[in-house]
Parts: sequence; C-alpha cells; structure tokens
Amino acid sequence: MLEVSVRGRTIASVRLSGAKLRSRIAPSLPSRLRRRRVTGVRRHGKYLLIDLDEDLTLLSHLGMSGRWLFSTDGRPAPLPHVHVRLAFADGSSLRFQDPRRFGMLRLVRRDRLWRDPSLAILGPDPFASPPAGEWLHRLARGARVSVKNFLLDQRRLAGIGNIYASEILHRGRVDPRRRAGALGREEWNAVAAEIPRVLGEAIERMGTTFRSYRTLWNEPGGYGEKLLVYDRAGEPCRRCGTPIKRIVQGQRSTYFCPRCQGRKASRAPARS
DNA sequence: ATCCTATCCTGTAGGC
DNA sequence: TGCCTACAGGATAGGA
Repeated sequence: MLEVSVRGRTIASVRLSGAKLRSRIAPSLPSRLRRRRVTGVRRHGKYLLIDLDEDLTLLSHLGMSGRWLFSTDGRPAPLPHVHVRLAFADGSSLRFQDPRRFGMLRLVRRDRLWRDPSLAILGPDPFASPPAGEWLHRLARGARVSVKNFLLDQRRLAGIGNIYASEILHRGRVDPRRRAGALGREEWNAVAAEIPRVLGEAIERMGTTFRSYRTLWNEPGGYGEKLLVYDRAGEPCRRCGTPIKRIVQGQRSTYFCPRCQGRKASRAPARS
C-alpha cells in the first residue's frame, strides 16, 4: 500500500521534530533525503524499507505506537507527535507519527543494509521463505523458552508480534505455555502452516486495531474481527465455547483457550 | 549460550 | 469531575 502511494515520487523537503525516538534521528536526514526519488518499498519482518535512488534505503520500524500517514493534501491537519514529514514534489506527503517514540527511522546505504545491526540479527521473513514445520522443530530443539516467547523472538523468525503469536498458537492448537523444545513434529507442522496464514490475512486486512493503530490513511485495520483469542479474556472460545484465558508471559499478555489448547489438546473438531 | 527482567515513552480506560 | 493505577502493537541492554 505504501509502495503504491509513494513509488516514483521525489522528496522535496523534510522536516524533523527533533525528538528522540528509540534512537536519535540523524540531523543530516533532511539534506540526505532531499531530491531523492522513491524507487520501491520492501518489508522484512516488522521493518519497512523504503528504497531511494542514489543507493539509499530509509529503514523504519513502528514500534508500539508508530504509524506512517500518507496524504495527497498539501496542507494536512497538523497532528501531535509527528517526528518526520516527507513532502513530495507533487504536494503529497508522508508523515511518521509516534506518540510513545519506540519506533525507529534510519537512513542506510543500500550496500550495507543487511549489516545494519537491527536487520543483521533478524531471522527469515515468513513470506520470503515460508517456514517448514521440520525447520521450526529443528530450530527449537533444546529450547526451554515457552513456545509463545519463542515465536516472538525476531532472531529466529522475523515478523510475529504479540497479537499474532496468540492467534497462531490458537489456530495451531498449541498451549502457549509449553516449552518450545517440547513440541513434536505434528505440532510444529500445525504452527508452521498458521504463520503465513494469519500474518497474510492480517496484512490483507491492513492490520489489527484494538486500540489506536491506524493504516496509512488513518483508518482502523480490519483484522480485529478475525481475532479468535486476542483481547477476548472471559469471552467464549469461538470453537468450543470455553472462556478464553489471559496470562502474562515475559511481561506481555497471552490469550488462549484452555480447552482447545490444553496440554494434550485433541486435534479433533470440537463444539461442546 | 540462553533466558529473563527492566527500561524507554505517552495515552487511555476504569475504579473509586 | 479528578486522581490514581494498570496496561498497551516492541526491541534490547545487562544480569543470572
């Protein structure tokens, strides 16, 4: 979506707020971006890569509350917490808004892109190389972390966040509390199959808005209505009717159905 | 090596 | 109404 909006446009001017995000934005950013043309947009895991001519790539991460907002209006309504505004030559603009400032934005030379410390540690993106159950099974061998936290670790597989970890494990019918190293081949097969399914559908629907997330056009994402467990504590499981449980793992919420995802949950269909 | 905790921030919802 | 606490999409430094 971002690519459709900005590819081919030339950056005419750049404004910085001066505020510090996760790390500080280099003050040289505006001068380095000016007159650059957007040649393409890519993604790896949760990182967005905006390719520019002259062999530069603008690397960004939304963190918890970041968003890119595109506007064709030359004078869009001013917003708080806009840290970068790229004004294009045709009058349209792209703004990076991030109230909590956990996001990041960095300009990198393309020939050094994958040596950037943030990207260098990432595992494969599940769309570039769909994970096989066997591969995950091997990767998890000996791991004592919970499978939920295992899925969140971007160094193994990049792109699964807190919402989708719960959704993936629910659909794969795996108890999030199990140690990653304890899952069998069949269980990893089930999880592996759900990863691109869940992420793919979430992307198609432009993400999940359960609080404040907004799309490029400042609209809520449409995956919220597809959530089976996330943010549904106490509500009936859509599959078996059992109340959904919320637990905390690594200081983050996990939601699951204690019946469908019991320690030895049946893989058979249910509906009590 | 692996795992876990605390920390960086602001906004908002809910209890009293 | 106002005050207070808890919690929120994430990554990562540093300690056990």
